[in-house]
Amino acid sequence: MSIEHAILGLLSLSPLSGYDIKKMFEGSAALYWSGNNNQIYKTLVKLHEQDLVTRETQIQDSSPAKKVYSISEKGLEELRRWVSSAPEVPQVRNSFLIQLAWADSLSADELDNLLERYENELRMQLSMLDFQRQQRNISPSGTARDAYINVQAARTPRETFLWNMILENWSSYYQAELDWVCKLRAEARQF
Amino acid sequence: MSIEHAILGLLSLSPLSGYDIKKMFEGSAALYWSGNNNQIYKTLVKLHEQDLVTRETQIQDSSPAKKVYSISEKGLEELRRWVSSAPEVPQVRNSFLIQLAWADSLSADELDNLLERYENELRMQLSMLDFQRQQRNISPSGTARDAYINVQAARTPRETFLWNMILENWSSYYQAELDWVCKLRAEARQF
DNA sequence: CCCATCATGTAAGGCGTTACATGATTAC
DNA sequence: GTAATCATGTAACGCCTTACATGATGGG
Repeated sequence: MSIEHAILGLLSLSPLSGYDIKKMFEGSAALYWSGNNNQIYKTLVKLHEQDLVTRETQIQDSSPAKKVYSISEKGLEELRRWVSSAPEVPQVRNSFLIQLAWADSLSADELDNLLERYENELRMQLSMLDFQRQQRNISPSGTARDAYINVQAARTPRETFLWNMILENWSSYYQAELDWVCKLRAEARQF
Repeated sequence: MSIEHAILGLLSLSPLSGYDIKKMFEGSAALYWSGNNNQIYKTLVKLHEQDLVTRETQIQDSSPAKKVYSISEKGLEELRRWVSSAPEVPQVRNSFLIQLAWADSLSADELDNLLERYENELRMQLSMLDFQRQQRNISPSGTARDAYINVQAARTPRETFLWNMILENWSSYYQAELDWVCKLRAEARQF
């Protein structure tokens, strides 16, 4: 559930600053938090207090000083513990389905318009996901920023496999949703 | 997004008390809020203040008095407006995928065990959903409590169709997730 | 000159959950 | 007598978001 473990996971690949982590959250659909400062910086302070991470301040010329966090041995243990803890079922919040439940008050044209807009939204999400996916497979690996995002940065063949399956899970979800709405649209014309 | 519109939708079918609404939230996966008192009673007060609903206190013998809310003309307008407003893409919060991203630290057996537990969770969700589905199609319609939940309470053929498509959306999601994890489990054994 | 990027943080507020509080009736 | 159901509400807290605040550098 918690953002702590997501951050510990990122830090298990390489040391990162709060700013780095923020960028990663923003760029990844799987890390579903919005990449807001408040939670990230507070969580880092909390993790540091619990000795799950270590902190080092790096002074740079020509850009502001940054605090670089690394995962500690204790942090790695906590991450391992969490990874094998009981999985939860996904929480899906699909407000569109609630909209649709009361959509019988719309005319045929209005309903089709609503379905079309949902279809377009889904297509946009899918193409964004494909774009991210390509970037990950092409871009030269290495920098801290790419850590989570780049499949080629995986440390073992099994990790590559797992990361690809995660990406597949996302795109197949959007694809299934798209198929569903297309079918719905086609059949709704009969009424 | 908001719980206000979900409640307005329920009230568009029939007048309901806060308690009725609470039960409906608890029994429905589509209404993804947890059916907690705090939000429901506060939202009803808010809706009443905005004249989107009317309130009537019914004194009953052999059970406590209840406040029955009905949707107003203004409420119906607001519901119609919201129903045709821009749809949002679903928000999926799948913490299991984040767990899996760092699961390469587990042994083959531990990983398989984790996947198995996720598979079992999904199977349980699916059978709960099927159970609800059967109840809806069999149970005699009519009472306020069944309003949202009972497909047979739909007012038009098109509404029946929409409600069935909503149910199909949910079960096909869990089914796809189950297929995915089975495939993952089979292929993970190669490592 | 203005805007984007790098970099860290705070403030305010809404959303959502669990737990608490009360009190009557009905079923086992 | 103990638990569940009906029925309404409050308190405390955590999660999460938007917006605000600061300040340097580099590009168009």
